Amino acid sequence: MSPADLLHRRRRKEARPQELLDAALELFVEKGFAATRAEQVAARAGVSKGTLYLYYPSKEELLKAVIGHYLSDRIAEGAARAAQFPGSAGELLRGMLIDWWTQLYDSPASGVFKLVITEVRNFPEIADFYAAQVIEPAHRLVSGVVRQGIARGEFRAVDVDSAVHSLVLPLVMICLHRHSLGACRGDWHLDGSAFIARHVNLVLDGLTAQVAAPNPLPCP
Amino acid sequence: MSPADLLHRRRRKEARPQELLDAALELFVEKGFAATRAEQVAARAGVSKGTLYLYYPSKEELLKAVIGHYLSDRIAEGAARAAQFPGSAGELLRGMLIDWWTQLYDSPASGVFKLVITEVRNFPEIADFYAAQVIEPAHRLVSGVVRQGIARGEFRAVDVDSAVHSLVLPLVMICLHRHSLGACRGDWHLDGSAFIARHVNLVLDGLTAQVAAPNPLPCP
Amino acid sequence: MSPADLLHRRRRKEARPQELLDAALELFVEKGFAATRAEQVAARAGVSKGTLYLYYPSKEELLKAVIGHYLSDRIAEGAARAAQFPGSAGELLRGMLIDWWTQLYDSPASGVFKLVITEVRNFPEIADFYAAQVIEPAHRLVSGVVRQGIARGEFRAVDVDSAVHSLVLPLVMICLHRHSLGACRGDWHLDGSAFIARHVNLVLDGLTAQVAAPNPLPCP
Amino acid sequence: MSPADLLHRRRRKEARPQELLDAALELFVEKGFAATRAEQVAARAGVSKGTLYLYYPSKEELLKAVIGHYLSDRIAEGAARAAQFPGSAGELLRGMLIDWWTQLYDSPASGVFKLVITEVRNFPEIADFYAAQVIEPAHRLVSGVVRQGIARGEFRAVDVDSAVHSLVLPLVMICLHRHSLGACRGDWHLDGSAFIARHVNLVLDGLTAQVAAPNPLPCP
DNA sequence: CATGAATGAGACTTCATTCAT
DNA sequence: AATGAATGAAGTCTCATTCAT
Repeated sequence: MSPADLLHRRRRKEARPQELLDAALELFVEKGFAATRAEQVAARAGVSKGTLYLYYPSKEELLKAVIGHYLSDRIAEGAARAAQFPGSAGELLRGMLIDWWTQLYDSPASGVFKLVITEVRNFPEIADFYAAQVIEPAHRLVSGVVRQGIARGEFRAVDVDSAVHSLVLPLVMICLHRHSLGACRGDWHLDGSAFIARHVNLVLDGLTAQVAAPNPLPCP
Repeated sequence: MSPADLLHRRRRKEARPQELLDAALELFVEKGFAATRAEQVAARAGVSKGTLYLYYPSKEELLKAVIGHYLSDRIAEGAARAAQFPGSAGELLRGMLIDWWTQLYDSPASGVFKLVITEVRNFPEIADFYAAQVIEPAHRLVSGVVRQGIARGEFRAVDVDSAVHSLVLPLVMICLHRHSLGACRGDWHLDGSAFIARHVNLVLDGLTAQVAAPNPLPCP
Repeated sequence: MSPADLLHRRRRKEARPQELLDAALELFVEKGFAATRAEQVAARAGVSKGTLYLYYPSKEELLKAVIGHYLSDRIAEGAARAAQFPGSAGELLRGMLIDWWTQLYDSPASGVFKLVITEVRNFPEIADFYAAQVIEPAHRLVSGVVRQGIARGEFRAVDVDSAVHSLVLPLVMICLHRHSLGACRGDWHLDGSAFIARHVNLVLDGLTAQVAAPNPLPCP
Repeated sequence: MSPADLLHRRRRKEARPQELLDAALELFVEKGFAATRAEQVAARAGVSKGTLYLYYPSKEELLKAVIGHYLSDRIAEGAARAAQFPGSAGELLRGMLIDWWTQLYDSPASGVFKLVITEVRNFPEIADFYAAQVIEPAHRLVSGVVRQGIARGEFRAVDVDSAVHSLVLPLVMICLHRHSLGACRGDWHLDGSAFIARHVNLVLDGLTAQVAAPNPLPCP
């Protein structure tokens, strides 16, 4: 083994957990947890089967590590970013949502949504974790801004939870799509980044709208 | 085996495929295809392992039958129903989407979305089938109405495909949710039927809106 | 069901056991006992799976019936025919062997040899039966004639058992061949009937031979 | 698992394929391919079920490996040995056949004949392989010598192919016998090694013979 | 008698996990 | 720390046999 290799090996030792998580994310998202073989994960990370078990005690623990890992950072980062945005509720939402989701959509982490959707019923602990670490904070964040917009008269007095879902669910959905049908067939009529912006704008328009009478009466 | 069971043998012969499909849908949606054992499907349908293979030659064929079966009917039915709705594009969309999705959401067939999202990358034939039989017709149907609304001046001149996705993706997403997180934890802040109506209305408002000036001037 | 069919059915009822045996022989010889499915046998005999079990209580009993059936007749017939042949031991053997084996070689019964060779170790009862009903009588018959030929000075004083094997084993072997390699590839350089005659003549020549000196001296 | 066994792990790694082939040959010959369970083969080789599949991807591939393995060597070796024999065609054949077949008859490899006869119709690829690797070379070898003997006037002008079969088929047949009936019952009147020599001599006598007139006239 | 739906033991094969090296 | 040979539980699928019709 050449000195370069040894150096390489040393350098990579600390990177191993991350490399394994990356490999696992890709494969779990692509094939599902049950249909992914532990050896495949190891191989994609460039190590042997045995090494995987040095870092994670079982395939199931690896799954939980994957889900935990790719979410924790992003959420905090998202919340932090939100705090910095100035302006109206509409501007704030536009800024928050479009940036954050565009980045997420373009990163492998977007696969975590598919992973959670797919595996949560087989591993209920994931549910609690995901609800507490992802959904609750994110929902609190967005609904807070919507509520504020309503309080300020910027938005109509809609049902807040529904409005949040209207805003966010399509963004989750295109992440799922990217890793399922979108990965099989040329991404037929769905341009993720463009859609994110258009969608947020469309819903914000709905929230903001003074519903126009079909035949508006002229001011007397 | 009880005498009553035996009496039913003939009568149940024709019902078997449907019973097996129902059992398979439930289990595949709940646990995923790979994590569902063929014997479980048989047991839930009330037959033995061997009987399953009398009707479907392999677990994979069973999966394809499940996906094919629960989609074909609904789509045609949805299109037919759409043709009957009178009135404006907005009324038409409200009528089409709210009814159809509320029914689907409340039926086990809503699980097919999870199944497709989950398994399509492992069984690419599903992709072609699903795209051709479900997505294309449904998208054509909805986008036709939206385009018509724009042509009539009822809707603003938005990007049609994006608008359709804004309308439909959340409805798909709550079907997924119902069979993943929603099935684990008490359906925390998401009432499906209520959301469907509110969401469609919100987006239609966004489509219809005369964008109001942030600070409207009083009539002089 | 038409009257003709009913008549047909009646007429075939007595033929069933034979038809089942024929079908079973073909299939057992072709695929081997373990690799032949009971249903295939039934299908080839033109009856249903259940009917097979009306005539034979198990697949194994069917095998024994097949082996027993195709041997009993032929052997007796062969012995009877031998008794009629006149002439020298050489003529007798030629007559007996060539006729009998040519007929056997051309009939499906030739497959029984393959069947016995193949299955005897899994069903040892077959061994006793086959040894007693086939090998012993046949060997007795042929070795009797050879011994007689030696006694008369017609044959050299060779080892009788070996000579019998030299005469008979190739004939058995081409029956095996016919149902194994010979059935896969165009019967490459082996014409059964021609070989039988040539072989018997060649061995009889060996038995008869006055071993000639390589360079025979002329009579002085 | 005993410590001693563990010590052998590495050492046995390279021996595994051969051990598995040996076990498989024995069992396939004894019970037939279809009636042999993969686990039995593994057990006889002293490993677990899973280990078998580490070396051979399926039971069928194992069969092909068995057939390929035990034949390739012997044939080449036989041909090589033949080239060294001096003397007349008769001497050459006697030397070639008796030695080679006696050795083969006494080794487990003799079972391959039964295996091929038995399984060739279920796995037609075996036919091509066996014909090309075994039958063709062997037949070419023997028929070449016979033809040479005829050309030299040492043998009579018989049909060469038939003569080769008369020489060789009984030798194949006693190999089959050894692994079927001969394995069930005390080797009733058939001593392999003795027979091989006697048979070759008898047929060579037939080939060499100046056919004596039935009633030879005395030299005056 | 004849049928064929149903059964379930059993075979092949996979793969998560272990552990000597 | 890293490897990969080995294991055996578990899953898919087959098929001999039964039995109500």
